[in-house]
Amino acid sequence: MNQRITIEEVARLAGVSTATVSRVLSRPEVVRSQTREQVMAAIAKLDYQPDAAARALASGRTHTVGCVIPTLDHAIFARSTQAMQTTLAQAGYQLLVASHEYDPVTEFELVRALQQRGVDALVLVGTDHAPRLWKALSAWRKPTLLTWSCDPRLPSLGFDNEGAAQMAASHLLELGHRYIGVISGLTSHNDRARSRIDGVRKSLTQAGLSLPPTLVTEQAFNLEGGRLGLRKLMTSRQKPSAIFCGNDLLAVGALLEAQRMGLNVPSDLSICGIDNLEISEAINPGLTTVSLPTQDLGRIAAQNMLSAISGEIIAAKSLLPFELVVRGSTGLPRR
Amino acid sequence: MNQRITIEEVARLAGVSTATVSRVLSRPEVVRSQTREQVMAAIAKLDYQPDAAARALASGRTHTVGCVIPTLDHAIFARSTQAMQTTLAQAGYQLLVASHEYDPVTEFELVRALQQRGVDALVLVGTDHAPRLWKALSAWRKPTLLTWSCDPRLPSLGFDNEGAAQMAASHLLELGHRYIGVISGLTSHNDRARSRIDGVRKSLTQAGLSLPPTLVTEQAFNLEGGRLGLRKLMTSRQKPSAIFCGNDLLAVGALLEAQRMGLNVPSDLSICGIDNLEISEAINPGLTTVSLPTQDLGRIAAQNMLSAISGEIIAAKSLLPFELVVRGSTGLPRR
DNA sequence: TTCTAAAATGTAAGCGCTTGCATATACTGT
DNA sequence: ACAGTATATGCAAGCGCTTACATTTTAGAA
Repeated sequence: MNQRITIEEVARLAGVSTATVSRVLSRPEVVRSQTREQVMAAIAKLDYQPDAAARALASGRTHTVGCVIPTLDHAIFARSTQAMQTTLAQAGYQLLVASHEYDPVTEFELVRALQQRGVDALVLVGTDHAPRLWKALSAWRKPTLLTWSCDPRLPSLGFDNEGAAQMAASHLLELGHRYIGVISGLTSHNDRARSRIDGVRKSLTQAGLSLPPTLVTEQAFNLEGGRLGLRKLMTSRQKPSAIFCGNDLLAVGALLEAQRMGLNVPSDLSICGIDNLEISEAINPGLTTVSLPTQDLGRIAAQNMLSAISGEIIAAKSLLPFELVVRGSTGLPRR
Repeated sequence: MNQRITIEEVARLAGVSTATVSRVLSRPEVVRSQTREQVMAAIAKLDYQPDAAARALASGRTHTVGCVIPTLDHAIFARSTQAMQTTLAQAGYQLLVASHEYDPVTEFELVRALQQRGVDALVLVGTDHAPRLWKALSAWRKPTLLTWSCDPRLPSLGFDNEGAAQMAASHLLELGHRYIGVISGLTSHNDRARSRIDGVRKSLTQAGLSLPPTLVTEQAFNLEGGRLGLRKLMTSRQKPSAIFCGNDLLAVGALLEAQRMGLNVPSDLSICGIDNLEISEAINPGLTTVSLPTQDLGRIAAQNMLSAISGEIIAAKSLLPFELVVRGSTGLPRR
């Protein structure tokens, strides 16, 4: 960096030592107020900006939290990430986001890259990670948090994904549906998707029903996936009267495709999802879904990491609440 | 960082000096292959991870690009940001994303924070920035890029937002619409939104028509904004037969709300937007829109910055192409 | 006023790496 | 075999800051 202003010049102008300037920056309360003001005046006058790399090297702290998510291009991660970002920024921390597009090798590399960058804490999504990633995490001596789902190996802040799916499935069962199809996201490297299928299966079993493989399809996590999934399920011999989707993106895709096929939702087909995105409410009919407080997830994750960085012990596991939001996309099955 | 492995230990194990290890890391081609392999073996054996802060301090380069966007919680920025991220990652660079929620003060602070962190380049969105931000940018000696729209003050990579809006408006005019409403995003601190309104106005003027204030409404950039905007416009004395929306989120919101009001799209009301999101194609009827190559925007922005970092001169201004995508949401006006 | 403890400030040794320059080693042509 | 040159490596001085520890100043008590 070209003739950058250094702490030394500030010290000279303020007539103090560099140590004092440094203290004004990081622990202003230990500096006499008169001195502090001289220093701050010098900082302002020179428009001094401390060099983060030098601070990091000398102090071992970067004031940065790393976050590795499957993808940015998905409303739901965007929302929680946004909340994390905002919360951290308020505390003077910066969020370093990286996404791996559901590829565990990339995920591992990203974690390593963030560790090299010296992030003060790390936030990951889910519990499906490569073994060497778990190893890299446990060798690391800084706060780490799993989000969205929980695992005993690390502090976690998540949802009971299985429970959420059960809640949705029970709703469909209570309406009287007996043939329930499932459009899931891709389950490989995605424990949330698997848990949600498990939840549906559990509910069905409890009701004395089963979930035949022909009524389950795995699709990419986007609208197109929902549309493909719907077409697939509607060609099966025993057509479902209701469909549970692993998330709202899939559900909205399925709903729109059903309408294109001339089906009436919900009288011909009930559809429900999980997430409660903005579109879920706006679409016609409104999508019945399980609402997850993703914004809270992001905010609390950030707060947890800030606490952990300052040495506090954080909860090993905490689950966020969720609730069923019944809208127009689910109804009684045609008899 | 606890007893972290340092370059010194690697050097000792490999039987070379730290300088050689450093060279293996940054310019392997200048090291004899035999030596290089010894060093790499030592690195692998010790699982050595270089300290990014130390590298940054010593070299003045962080291998990080900063990006300041209005919000992450918006499909369209997510997509371009994602593309930047991926492109940079392939080159061993990391993207540091920050969002300011359309607040110019926050934006300024974020830029400063990124500059302190020593990012090697900076990518901003749009041309509406606080004066002191422009100052901070010009005092900075590293590559900077404006995206989405262009400004002579800095290298820019964007769209002709006015032209895109004109393209959409012309389409509506050609269909025979004479009363065209506009649902715009909030225009303060948002040159894109303003340019798009200007584009519509220009088209109307060329056709001998005008855009009365009662047919323009500004709304937040989300589905809800589109819905509110539609309701507002449909209560005006002279109801529009077509509506141009500043982006697809607003357009989808407007479309869904129109349907809720019992209007048939397009026979009662034509709607078109700008962006071409995934939902625009999936919704019924499909949304007529101007498709913007946002993914290309992100990718090319990243490539530009990588070139600029390595000393190449980049184009002062380049515009990305766009095209009208006509779907079912626009049609002839009712006569 | 003098002594003592507490508070404020200064001194200087690193943090882990890069890189210009010096030195050593490996090639080339004769 | 022997310069002479090109290539490979080592040496050591920082990069800009933080922070123990030492020193000085201030405040409080006697």
